Amino acid sequence: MTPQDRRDQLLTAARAVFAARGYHNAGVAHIISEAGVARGTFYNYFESKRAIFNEVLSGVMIDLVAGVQPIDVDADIPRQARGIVRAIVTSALEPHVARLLFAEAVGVDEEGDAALRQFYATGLHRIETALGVGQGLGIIRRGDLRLAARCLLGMVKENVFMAALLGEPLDPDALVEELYAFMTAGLLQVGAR
Amino acid sequence: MTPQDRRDQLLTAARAVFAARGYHNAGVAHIISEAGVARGTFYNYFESKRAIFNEVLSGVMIDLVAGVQPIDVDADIPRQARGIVRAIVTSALEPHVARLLFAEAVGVDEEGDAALRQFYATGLHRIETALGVGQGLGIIRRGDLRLAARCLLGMVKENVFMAALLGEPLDPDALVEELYAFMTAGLLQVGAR
DNA sequence: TCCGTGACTGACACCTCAGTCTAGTCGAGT
DNA sequence: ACTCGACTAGACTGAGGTGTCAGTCACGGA
Repeated sequence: MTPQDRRDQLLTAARAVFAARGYHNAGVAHIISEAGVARGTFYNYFESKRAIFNEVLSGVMIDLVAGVQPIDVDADIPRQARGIVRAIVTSALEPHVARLLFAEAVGVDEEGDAALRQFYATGLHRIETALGVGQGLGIIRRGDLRLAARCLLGMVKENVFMAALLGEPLDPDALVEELYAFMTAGLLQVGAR
Repeated sequence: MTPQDRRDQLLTAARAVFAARGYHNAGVAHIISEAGVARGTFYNYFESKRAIFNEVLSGVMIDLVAGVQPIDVDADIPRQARGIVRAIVTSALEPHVARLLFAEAVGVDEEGDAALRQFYATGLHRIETALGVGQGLGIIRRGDLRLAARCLLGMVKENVFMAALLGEPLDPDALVEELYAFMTAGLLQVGAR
């Protein structure tokens, strides 16, 4: 087994353990037992528990962002929007992701919080930019884009988070449809405003 | 100082400490130092660190739910909806609440998770019921109410959470307006579906 | 066959922290 | 002056967990 394989093996084990138990309730003991490796070996590959958690987390973040492609304004925009939402939803539904990112990552330490802020900042900035483009094209209504971007993110996060918390399955297609309906029509139909 | 006052004093201190440091990084030492009370006194009033955390948390939950009134279908519904949203937003913006409820409360232990599930379940059920009533009246479009309720909750949570994470101020009125616009019009205006 | 090398092992030193416990202080009531 | 109960200060215990280090072991080359 090459050193790289070992690293990957430990990272995989750690991801599973952190997702199942959370950062604080997971010990190095759990990780090495999951990986079938001795304590010393762990510290040959990672400086500390926090170090491996950081790597796990950035891996999760990369996976999550991977599905988000910039929008091509000349192609079918609604279709692309659906595609992006579906990509985010499906990768966030990966059993590890939701809990790690939405709950465990917060407040581990200052450095971790900074990484988290960075992650959300870039993600939200992308959404905001996409909305801005849409506004320029006249297909997105006027309004505070920063807030709107957070609303969008929140709708996705909450549904994924609830599914994770309740341990119940979530149909990505149904969620995508609901989100899409929300985006196109809102909820209220008459007497509004 | 009456026993009740002491309890309240400890609860207040604990709320501040847990909100500032998170559950795992807060120690009983922090709480008693914040309250200006000796260690033994703490254990005269609370069985354990977890016990006081549970009380803090349920207090937060109660505060949050307090502003949510059932909707009177004969009165101005949009106005009531705004009122409810504003109530939730403002109490969630209380510095303690966001972090405690959205991050720290998850995964402390099984019992805590159960309480959290219960809390979200009742909250979401209320929203869902309200939406169902609206659907009956024909002012809420058709769709999966369960998902829609979570979307609404998520929009609020995400904005409050981000404001807390970034430490930036959040104008409740602006958020209420944005949410309301979202509910009435969505985001996309043309070429949808 | 015998090293040299480096990955791997696991016992353990060490720390943190929740919760217990004791000795002593303080003030109010009698 | 005495009692009594709440409070303080802080030492202590034990559980639980991180990170270390001296030593084992497998393997490839001389």
